[in-house]
Amino acid sequence: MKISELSERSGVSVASIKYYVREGLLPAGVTTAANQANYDDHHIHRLRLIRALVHVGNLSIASVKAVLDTVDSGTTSLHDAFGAVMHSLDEPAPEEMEPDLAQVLAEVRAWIRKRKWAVSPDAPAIHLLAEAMLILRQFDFGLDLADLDEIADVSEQSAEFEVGFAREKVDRTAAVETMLIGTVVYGRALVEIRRLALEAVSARLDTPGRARPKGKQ
Amino acid sequence: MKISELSERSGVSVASIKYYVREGLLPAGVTTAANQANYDDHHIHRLRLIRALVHVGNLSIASVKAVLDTVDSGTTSLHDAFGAVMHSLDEPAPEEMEPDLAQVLAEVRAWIRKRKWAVSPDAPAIHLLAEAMLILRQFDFGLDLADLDEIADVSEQSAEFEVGFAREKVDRTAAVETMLIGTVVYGRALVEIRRLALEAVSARLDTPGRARPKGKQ
DNA sequence: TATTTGTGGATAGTTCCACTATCCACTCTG
DNA sequence: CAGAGTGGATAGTGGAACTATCCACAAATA
Repeated sequence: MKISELSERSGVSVASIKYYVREGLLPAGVTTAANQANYDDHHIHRLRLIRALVHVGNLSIASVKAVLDTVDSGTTSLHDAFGAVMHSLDEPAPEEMEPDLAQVLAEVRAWIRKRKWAVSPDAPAIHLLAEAMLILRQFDFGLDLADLDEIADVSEQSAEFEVGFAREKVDRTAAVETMLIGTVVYGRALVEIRRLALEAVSARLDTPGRARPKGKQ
Repeated sequence: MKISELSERSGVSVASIKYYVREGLLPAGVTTAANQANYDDHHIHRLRLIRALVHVGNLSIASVKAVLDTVDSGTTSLHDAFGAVMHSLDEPAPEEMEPDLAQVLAEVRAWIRKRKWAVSPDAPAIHLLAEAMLILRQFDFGLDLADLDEIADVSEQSAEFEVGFAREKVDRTAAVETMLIGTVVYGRALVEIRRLALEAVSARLDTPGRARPKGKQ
């Protein structure tokens, strides 16, 4: 398949494809002559993945490159690959930090320990969670980490299903890729469902006794 | 308080504060002379909100402006204000769309109807959810909307709590603001918890029988 | 065979965004 | 009264994600 066909079938402009190749996100086609190369379904698949990460996951090109490098490198254990992918999704946290944040960070770490969650100590998610918690406190959300246990239980259950689903895949690359788009795209779907729920509940509480008498269903 | 003090106390540079004022995100101080103005705690609060939306919520300055304009405008019902805020968080969807997406979009709308969720038909979340679902299908996640009902139930419950919490606030601005940072910042916290759960579960499944005696494989 | 169209690779340009820096006439502080 | 700080205006910066142009050449079409 020529580059123009790849462009048409993937919906990505030729210029952008060339750009992705340049940046190392997409492997070059197999060159058959000085100015001729062949692309295949592999490239379409990869382009789909790139677009999903960039446009649904809001990842930067640099992050996508980091993530894809991790996917492609045959890291020893499947879990190491998952972990590496997770960590590539966000920039590592800066060294210096306010004392307030340091305090919340310590609480988050303790909470994770208490839950017996074996996560890498430098997972970006830890810092990002601490930052979010700090802001919530500044805005008087009386919310401590114990309140999150219920949510964590639910997350854990669904994660169990999700990780299991990914591990069923035949080869390691497919498994890691599944985990990746699960994290990013399925995660996005969950966020949007939450927003819809918020709007729906807000509507219901504003017009009481209309759509639903009380309770459920 | 002078602008330099506002800068120090908020951790935002003087230049950035001026920029936010210019862009209409932050009200100007009360001018006491040609080149003198007073700022107060209100400004600190607003700056905190702006930083949270920009750096935790990844909103653009333009989106933040739209959201804050909505917060400040005394829209009639509380729910209308919530809705407007929700819709300001994302750009409206483009007109044209692929047939595949249109199909999924219709399914999503039907699902929302079936759940009796009263959401505005042009809520950006609907489109974003449809886009995410489409990509999940392209990557062979055998996932139809019925599978999401359980998650939607959980979301609904937690939304009930959250909306209730916001509506308890004394004045309308505080209520809308609470809803806003709940959506953005608390939402972010949930995402990070999910990521931690994924990593933890992946670790557990890779070292069976170590942390927990559940013993698969 | 001749001509148009498309190609891969390189390089330069564009647009947008979130700031940042500079300037100025002025005023508050020491 | 000197020097630092101020509000307001305007211009500049650096990064990101493309986009456009150029070239010698190959492929498809006439």
